[in-house]
Amino acid sequence: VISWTTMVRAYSDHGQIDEAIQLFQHMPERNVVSWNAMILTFAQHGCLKEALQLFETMPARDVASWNIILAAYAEQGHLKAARLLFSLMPQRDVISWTSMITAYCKEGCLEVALELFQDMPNKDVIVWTTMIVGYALWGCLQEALYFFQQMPQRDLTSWNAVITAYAQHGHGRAALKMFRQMQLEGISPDEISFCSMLSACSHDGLKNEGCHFFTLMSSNHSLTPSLEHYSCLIDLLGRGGQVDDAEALLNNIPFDPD
RNA sequence: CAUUGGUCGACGCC
Repeated sequence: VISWTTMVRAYSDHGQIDEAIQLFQHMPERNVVSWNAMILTFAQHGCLKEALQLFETMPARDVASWNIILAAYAEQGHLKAARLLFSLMPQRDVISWTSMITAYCKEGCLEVALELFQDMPNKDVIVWTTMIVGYALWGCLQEALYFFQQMPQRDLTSWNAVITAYAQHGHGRAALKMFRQMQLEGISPDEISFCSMLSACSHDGLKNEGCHFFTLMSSNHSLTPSLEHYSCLIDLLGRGGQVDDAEALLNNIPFDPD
């Protein structure tokens, strides 16, 4: 049953929803995980009705089943329905709370998100990061930073979230500071961190720093610059008047540029 | 190591 369920997800991940359905219908036995996988498949392809129908007809539901259907409604902007599911579910775990909070954040209902956050038991690093991102999304950098400072521990994703928040709002210098601080606290940047740093430099016209980061990522962190990194740097160089260098870099991309 | 929650670019157009 595990293999069959894996196959259902594999087809789903490759956009082969019909094959996923066929497989699900023909698998010799199903357990709650298989049902959940199928519900998720429908949800990810925008088939909310089918997802809900499966959810209602499945023989037994666990908290993951509820979470999947809740997130499906939440992500499509059906906040009321999501909230109803949230209140109806027999028990809620951190995932249920976080999905609900994420939904309110994305819709700009920060007060409601905050209320839920305050009521939430057992807050983990993920929901703290969700709050950072949610507030930053609506330009509330101050509050976002407050969550960042208050959270009991920070991981790479939380650091990336604040760095990105600064980068996206044109605070290149602040992003740079965070980037350094992150490493002082023993966390190594990944491709996403560098992406944000390059974009921060790009927005602030920090040409030298941008080149520096681009070099640094392969030389000191064994990371391979992707198309995104190249695009940022090319843009930065081009806008900085170094059109020839930008073009040279473009011609040096070791894979097919878009 | 079967299913559910948090972070990522640029440009152009509207």
